[in-house]
Amino acid sequence: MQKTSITDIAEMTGLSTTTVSRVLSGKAEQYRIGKKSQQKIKAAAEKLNYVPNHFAANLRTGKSETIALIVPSLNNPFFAGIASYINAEVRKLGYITIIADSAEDPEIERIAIQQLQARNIEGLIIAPCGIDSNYIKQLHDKGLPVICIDRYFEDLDIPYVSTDNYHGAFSATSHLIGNGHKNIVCIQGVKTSTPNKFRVKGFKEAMEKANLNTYDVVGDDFTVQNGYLETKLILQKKTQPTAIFALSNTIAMGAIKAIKEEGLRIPEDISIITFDDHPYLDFLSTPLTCVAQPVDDISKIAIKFLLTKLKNEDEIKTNQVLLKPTIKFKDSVQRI
Amino acid sequence: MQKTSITDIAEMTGLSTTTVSRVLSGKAEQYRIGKKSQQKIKAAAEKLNYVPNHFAANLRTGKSETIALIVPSLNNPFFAGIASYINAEVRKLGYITIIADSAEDPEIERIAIQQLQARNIEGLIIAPCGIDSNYIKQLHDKGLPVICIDRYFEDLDIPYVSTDNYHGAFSATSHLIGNGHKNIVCIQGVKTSTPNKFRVKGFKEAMEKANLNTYDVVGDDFTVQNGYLETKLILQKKTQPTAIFALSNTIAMGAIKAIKEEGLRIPEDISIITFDDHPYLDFLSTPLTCVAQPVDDISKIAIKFLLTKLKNEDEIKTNQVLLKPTIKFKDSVQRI
DNA sequence: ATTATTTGCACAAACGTTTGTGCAAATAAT
DNA sequence: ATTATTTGCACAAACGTTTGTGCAAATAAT
Repeated sequence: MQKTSITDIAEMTGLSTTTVSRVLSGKAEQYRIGKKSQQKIKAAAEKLNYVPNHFAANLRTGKSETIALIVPSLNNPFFAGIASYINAEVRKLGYITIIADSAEDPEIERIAIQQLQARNIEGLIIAPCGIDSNYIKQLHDKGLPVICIDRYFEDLDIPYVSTDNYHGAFSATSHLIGNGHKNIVCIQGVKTSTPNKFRVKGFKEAMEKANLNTYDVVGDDFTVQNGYLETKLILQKKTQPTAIFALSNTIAMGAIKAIKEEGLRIPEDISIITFDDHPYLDFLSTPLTCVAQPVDDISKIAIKFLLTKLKNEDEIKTNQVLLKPTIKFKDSVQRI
Repeated sequence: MQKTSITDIAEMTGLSTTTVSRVLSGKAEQYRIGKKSQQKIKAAAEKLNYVPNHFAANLRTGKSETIALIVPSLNNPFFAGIASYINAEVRKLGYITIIADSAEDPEIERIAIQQLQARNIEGLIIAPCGIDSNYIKQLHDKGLPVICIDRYFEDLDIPYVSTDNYHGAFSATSHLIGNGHKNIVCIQGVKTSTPNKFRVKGFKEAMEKANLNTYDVVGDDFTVQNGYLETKLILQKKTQPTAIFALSNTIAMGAIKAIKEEGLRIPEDISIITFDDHPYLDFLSTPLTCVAQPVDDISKIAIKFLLTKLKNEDEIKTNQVLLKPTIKFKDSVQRI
């Protein structure tokens, strides 16, 4: 697969590689290359099917025009949506995204970061899976533009954009309470993750504000299976809760499965409210009331942040952003 | 962000870049580098936080260790699943995947291919969106390993791996007919795509084999909206069909939405069967009977094909593969 | 003690770009 | 007709690797 290089075009046109390079990279005017030469070069490039060697250019310029996205799980529709959106948007800007899935494993994440560094990424969007911020901080300190999404490090000044999880959870819980629910179980995800911590905090404080001081927070993973197992356990209990607050849509899916298996109905027998929206939620037996995160906005802000950093436009001041979620009321919460 | 290079390590250890390179790329034994030198180099690399410059290496070796995946729409869960799977598997093999979404637009696809070529991809997995196979054939002829998935070109010898769509559609239709359905409408996707053509063919032949010679095939896109609109139209008709055959899960989602809006029940009022499986299908009000494509197998075979080509292992003979789908019987088909 | 072999490494070129600089030739200004 | 300016381009170095080759120094064989 012998590729044609700038040298081939130089030979064909009798011009130098310098001139060819300048024409092909759109700097013809700047360097005053004659019209005729420009045309000859373009014609030759066309004819030889020239495709620039990005790696060679990058080696010279240091610009890879590549950004990286690392998420804990592409199987989670929330992250899949983000990945798809970022991938498309970044491409529009002439950059390329390399997507990595850390599978909630900090070691995989670390290796992925190394691989990505080797590919000279110019920026990193990451939903970090670990609590160890060390190597991410290193990147940031080295000057690589980094922005955390969804999950972040509270104590560091690494930029992030995420949902106001506390607020969302507080509102959702209050909605349940407002509908007469007193016995509510919260099924959580990865305990150490920032979103989870704030969601649990919001849940607890809403409960306590309503003087409901005995409640359960169970589970430990943002997966369907975790939602399923925990719900199974919940439904075994003598005094069943009247409502479940699932801290992700994957957890909610698991919960629904368990509830169906036990022959219970939503919301007649048990109410449910979940974090994350998803197109499919509307097609469920009972459309789920949910705390919708502004996925597109999160993605957009992350990209914008990176790009302005890359283009060295004026310093961005506020680089820690929390976006308000919106509660979408559907049919899964029963007034009791 | 001054990165450390092999030269820095050479200076630090007092050895040459040659030696450093050989140690760091695991060729120390081959070139008989002394143990002490090896250790010094490794220590220095560690200390200086050395990350190899992949681009420079690629420029020298011609190996980018990158493959590309182009799909028509990451919003389609079918392709999202494939993307996620391939991304993970390819990474395990030390390669990296660049994912592109052509948005069903041949022009975007063409540009994406160019961008990817510029990044020296070593292989391409593509679900081509166009009917013009020209530039894909060019790549193939140039020697770039290319494999089509899902969609392919019948008349070319470009390798592909896909589902036996004809068979799947024939079986699904027969299943409906076997349950007493005579008035069945098929909602199709992108008309020119191979899967669609074979699915429609399977549908038609199954109908005709049962002497049901009047049937409708409507629609033109693998989207929720297409499924929604066509179903709306179908339900306006005087003689409503007793069953709908949706040629993708996105189409099925749209159909369900329309059916719900009209206040009809599945399967009591209308049966439905769809192509594509998806975890969410089980959680729908009525779990959908579906023709499940072997997504993981398709991905696996595509990757394996590319990798053996890349490693120049013995020539692969059969490079056009059709995998049998399986029908998953759930609750959306009513015996009438 | 000489010769042959092995060990351990360095030289230098190359991959395909980009870019600062410089210099003829062509044109304009006097 | 001379000088000043502009036009149009080429030279050559550099980015960070890898690799064929060659050559001392160390060791082994005679």
